[in-house]
Amino acid sequence: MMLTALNTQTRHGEVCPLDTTLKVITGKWKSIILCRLMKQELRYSELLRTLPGCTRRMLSLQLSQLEADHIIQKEVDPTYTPIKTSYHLTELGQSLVPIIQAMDQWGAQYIKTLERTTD
Amino acid sequence: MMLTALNTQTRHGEVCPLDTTLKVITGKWKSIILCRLMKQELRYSELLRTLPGCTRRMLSLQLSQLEADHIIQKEVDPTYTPIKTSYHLTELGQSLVPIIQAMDQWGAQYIKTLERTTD
DNA sequence: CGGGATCCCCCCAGATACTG
DNA sequence: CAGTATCTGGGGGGATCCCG
Repeated sequence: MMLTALNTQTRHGEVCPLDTTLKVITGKWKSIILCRLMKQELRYSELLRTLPGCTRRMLSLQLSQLEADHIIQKEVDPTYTPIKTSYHLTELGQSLVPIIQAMDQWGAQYIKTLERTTD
Repeated sequence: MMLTALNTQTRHGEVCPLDTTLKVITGKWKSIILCRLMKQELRYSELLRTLPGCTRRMLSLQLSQLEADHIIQKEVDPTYTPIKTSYHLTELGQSLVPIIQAMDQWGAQYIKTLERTTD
């Protein structure tokens, strides 16, 4: 599994770490997956249940990309039957939490500001 | 011109300001446009010149979305001929700068970490 | 100079079925 | 339970042309 984030970091003809960060967290379900895993480790089916509208295919894709980028880690417990897999943030993923929280707060303030000015 | 950011904030069936923020800055050229405009006001053609690979169509699209979301402001100077337009960050756009810088720093650290661990 | 309109192609993601 | 394989369509974005 290749890293997905570093491949296109020079898309604009120059190194841009901001783009690397965006590539890591941008994806139809990545941000909300990260929100879930910030709070607790979760199993595949648990994640699926808390993501209404997300197909198994998409969940697999998003999870595998986050894992390839070393943001989350997958744990398979072979003692369970049927199989049990769970996902949790890596240390690198944990380091992203403050950024995510800052973006969440900015978004909330942004929404409030626009509600005042556009009504 | 409609806001682009607020329309899908409940995509997952719940309000998620993080997604609003991501929607504002995610786009094929938005992040690098913001990087440019953080430093100085620029004209359409100046922006285009510093974005190798970006077509005029895409530049127009990305700029109009950023403007619709009140992140940048467009200024048309009618005294010039031919027409002269320039773009600069709004106050709301300025408030995004610390987030962008934090994401840029995280990305740089991320790249360094992965270079150590994957080599 | 700073765009908009149109055509067209390719890729992303949904639907569905299959598997260890 | 936790995925993968295949098919298919709809939309994003490139190329091109037009306009005030």
